[in-house]
Amino acid sequence: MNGVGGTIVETEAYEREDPASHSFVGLTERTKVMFGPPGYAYVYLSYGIHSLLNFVCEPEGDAAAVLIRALEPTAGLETIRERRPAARTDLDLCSGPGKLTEALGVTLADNAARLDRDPFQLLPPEGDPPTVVTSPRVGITKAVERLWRFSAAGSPYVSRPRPVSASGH
DNA sequence: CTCTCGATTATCT
DNA sequence: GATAATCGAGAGC
Repeated sequence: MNGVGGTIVETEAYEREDPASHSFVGLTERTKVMFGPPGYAYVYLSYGIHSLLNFVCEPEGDAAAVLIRALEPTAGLETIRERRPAARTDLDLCSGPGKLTEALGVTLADNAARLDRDPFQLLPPEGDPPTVVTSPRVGITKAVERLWRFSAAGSPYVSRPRPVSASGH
């Protein structure tokens, strides 16, 4: 978006019956976007510091969304590096939900924005990740056991702050 | 109206 | 490895 972008390499799923999802508590001012039609962005502020980007999914009214956790930057690298001075390597530019939004310039102002209009531009995958790995979700305090974290196998851009695992030991 | 917590990250020991 | 930073939403009074 806005000249910067990349390939999504890691996501996490959240739906209404998921205790870890914001939509679990029901329709509220903050989550109403998730209860709306799919194809919209649900952005919210986490820990008062980071904006997290979600894509609202079908069916409408199910309050399901996909959290975009990691991105392989392919466009606007220069801009992204400027926005993320803390990143030591290019791999750190978007290797996390908070980092990703900062890199792309996504803010709360983009909440409820269409994904096929304005600053956003959602494109079909180029070659499609050969393998998708499912693993426990990260950073949540409920329903941690659900394997709803999907990441592209082999991509060095996936986030992996805490996960003890996924690869082994 | 006030208080607590959170789908995180950067920085220090 | 542990901890602080920081603000909006939800729940309680």
